[in-house]
Amino acid sequence: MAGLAIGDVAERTGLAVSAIRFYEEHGIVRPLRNAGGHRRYDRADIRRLSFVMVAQRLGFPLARIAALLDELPDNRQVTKADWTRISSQFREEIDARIYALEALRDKLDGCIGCGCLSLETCALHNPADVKGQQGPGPRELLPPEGQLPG
Amino acid sequence: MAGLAIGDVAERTGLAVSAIRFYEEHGIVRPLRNAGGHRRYDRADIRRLSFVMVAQRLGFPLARIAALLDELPDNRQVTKADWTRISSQFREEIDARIYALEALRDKLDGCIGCGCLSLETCALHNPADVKGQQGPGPRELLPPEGQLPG
DNA sequence: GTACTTTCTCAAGTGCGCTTTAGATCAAGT
DNA sequence: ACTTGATCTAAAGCGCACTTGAGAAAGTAC
Repeated sequence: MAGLAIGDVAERTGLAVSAIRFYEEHGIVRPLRNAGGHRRYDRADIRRLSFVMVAQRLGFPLARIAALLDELPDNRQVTKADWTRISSQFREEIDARIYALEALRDKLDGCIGCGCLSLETCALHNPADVKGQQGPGPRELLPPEGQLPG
Repeated sequence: MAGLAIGDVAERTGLAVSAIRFYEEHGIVRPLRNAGGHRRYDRADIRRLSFVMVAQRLGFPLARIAALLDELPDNRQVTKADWTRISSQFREEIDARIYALEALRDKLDGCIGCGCLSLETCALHNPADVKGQQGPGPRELLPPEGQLPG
């Protein structure tokens, strides 16, 4: 038989079969079908699914992930350079998150020193006290989650 | 009038009125009622809501946040030491996330060098290729999201 | 060829975190 | 007093990321 069955892919990736079908609905993979109508996957599909798993841990919404994957050539014969390109976007995203968390930690350090979380002047919740400038929730310490720079 | 109306709290915190009521259903705040049945909030409630906003940005699920807040004395007259205690739990959580992201970044650096995201031997998606050990998705690089240490 | 497992499709359900809608009541300004 | 705006409750809806269920067809092992 040519290609892997969905169960094999599930086993290799650790995803549930239902999740893999769900991802297909969202254009993340486009497996071929065999004579009986069963999906057949190749190695490129496993790569795409692995990519999804990594990206999701970074907090990217599925739609964004699908968009990133759409930038890949033809779904088949993706080059090393293609992956490298989107990998480095990941790198930037991770750096941004680390930076944001460090900023949050620094503010929190000040707060721990002064019991500050209980004061309205605290830098940690103060941004929110400047009157819901841009919708619910403070927005400056962590990025809007899932927006890739560029 | 004694206490703030829900709209005032919304304005001061940046939360939607509906969100504040929703949080009440989940035991995060327990405002008093005036003669006409309208909610009346005090400063302690604003602190609790600010806490929720900070904690949510850290990815804590609401249920966990509510549990943390339940550890506070009586909802009224919370001491500086109380906030300090849970603030330092935050600090630990943030440190853990930074550490996890740095580990992820290091692995990704290797991957960018070798176009590795496209190889099944890649450290980044390999954990998933060790056969769905513990449910869907790789679990080692980032913490299970929202579990406080201790 | 029979039994068992896997896969198929399609629809509906789940959990989280809220928002929206509807109709009624309360509060505040003039 | 009257009007306008805020708040009330209860129920339903939403977006995301899936899972579950039902019934049928396909694959595989003996």
